[in-house]
Amino acid sequence: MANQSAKPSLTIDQCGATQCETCAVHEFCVTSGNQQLDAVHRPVQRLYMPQSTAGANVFWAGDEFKYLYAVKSGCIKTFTVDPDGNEHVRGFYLPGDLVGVDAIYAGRHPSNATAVVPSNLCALPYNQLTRAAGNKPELQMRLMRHISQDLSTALSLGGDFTADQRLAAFFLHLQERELQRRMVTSDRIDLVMSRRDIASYLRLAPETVSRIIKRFTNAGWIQSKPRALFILDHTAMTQLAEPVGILNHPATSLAAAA
Amino acid sequence: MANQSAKPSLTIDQCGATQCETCAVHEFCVTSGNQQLDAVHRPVQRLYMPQSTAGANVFWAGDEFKYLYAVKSGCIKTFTVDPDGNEHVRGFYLPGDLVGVDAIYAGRHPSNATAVVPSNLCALPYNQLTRAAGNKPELQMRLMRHISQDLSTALSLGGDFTADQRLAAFFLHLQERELQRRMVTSDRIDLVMSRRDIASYLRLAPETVSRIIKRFTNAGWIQSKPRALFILDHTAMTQLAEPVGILNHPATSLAAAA
DNA sequence: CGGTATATTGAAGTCGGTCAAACCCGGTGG
DNA sequence: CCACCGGGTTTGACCGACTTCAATATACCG
Repeated sequence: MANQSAKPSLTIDQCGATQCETCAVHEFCVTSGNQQLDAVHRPVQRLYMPQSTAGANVFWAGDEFKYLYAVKSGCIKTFTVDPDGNEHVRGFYLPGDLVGVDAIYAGRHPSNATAVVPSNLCALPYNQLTRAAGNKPELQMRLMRHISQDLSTALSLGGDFTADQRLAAFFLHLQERELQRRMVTSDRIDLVMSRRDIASYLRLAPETVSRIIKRFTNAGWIQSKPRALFILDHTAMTQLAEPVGILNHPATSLAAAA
Repeated sequence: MANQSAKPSLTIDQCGATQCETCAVHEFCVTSGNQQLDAVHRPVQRLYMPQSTAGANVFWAGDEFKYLYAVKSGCIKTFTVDPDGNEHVRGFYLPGDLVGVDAIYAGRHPSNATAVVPSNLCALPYNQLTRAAGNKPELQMRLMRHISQDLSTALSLGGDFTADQRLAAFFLHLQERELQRRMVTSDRIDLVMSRRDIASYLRLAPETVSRIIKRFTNAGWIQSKPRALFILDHTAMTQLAEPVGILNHPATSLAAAA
């Protein structure tokens, strides 16, 4: 299923210092932030990865851990392939996200990472990153928060919830992340990843995802377009997703009464 | 189910500087390590928590995030309670582990934490920890690794595997963690947590856990004692757990041929 | 010893998976 | 321009892993 030789892997080049200032996710990158710490001095060397085609590989499971990858555009998925050849999607990474943090522990990447759609990445040398973090509490804080956020997400979606709950939570979580990045609110969610990948991520069959989307649509909660999705009844969706505990704005919080 | 007033919460006192040197998990604590960095200077104030009774609470979901808690002895479980009152166990923390890292992101604890058995903890003020980490690459590295390990575990066990695979992986992962702490190998696994908690953690019904344990026993792979478990056929168990990808020593790696 | 919580065992039910066929849709080439 | 592909997606019928419910057995603790 995951044929290594079939997919092109990405090359890494040192990136001109000017690139960061014009980066679309500059404000949200681990290495920068509001304080523009990096405008005067840039301790972290950024390695630019040329726009990847969909399906291009970032790293393989087992690869030595050297870089964290900041997503500038597109979408990266990480996944494992078990001995039976089944693919298990472990995460989707969107602009502003950091790919590869689960490799810090073992020093090797536990999963593969490939581009879901054409994407742009920055490779951040981990040793430089940690060294720089020593001087810059802001950077350290951001790094920690990124990892912690990944953990929160994994723990939430990894829980024992119904297929409906997980899918609703997934959609709203996507929306929420998009909303944090672009400061504008929208009911449109871009679904760049395939149904199969979504299904795998939520440990469902693709057929189940289809059926649930249909049910949500019939209920008037969402509207489904080829590679997008519109939230029509935000309240209903949020109430469904609430138990998963992945959302920051738990809607009309009923639990507030407690 | 989770009645706050029923459970005693824990008090925190500043701990004498001498306590750490005699701590059973000193070598494995985030704040220390082989290099005995802290022997001369101890920038992180440790707050000692008196031995907790089983069921005692460490923090509640929604609490402000101030401390990370290093487990000295016993076992801590973290869990959420959804609107329907269902408990979802999100993690078990054993001596040497760090409780509360999933709170870094939001600044509030997303889950509750209570002692499964009488336990000893150190409360580590997070702001002091990060400040200290700035000067001490070793500390920073350990902190990162701890969080990354949590993430790896969550992603692995959160995947789409059969009940048998997850349970086998859970047992072997427990054994492996115990093995890393005490440097001695043993086929005995202490199961301090209840079947219900194990089931919840693995998103199974307690009955299913019972049945699988029986099946493993009948197959001659394990032997089950009241609060312990013996691995009889390590190879069989490892092969079963392998796809989960949580184990560091993937046994007689068949995949190595690839 | 009771008395209660936990763990096991059995029977019946269900959510989601599997299998197979139809559909859709962008791409290719005649 | 349209026929033809080939993938992803959808839909339906059936199936099975795990759950639920209920009863029994065992461990725990004063």
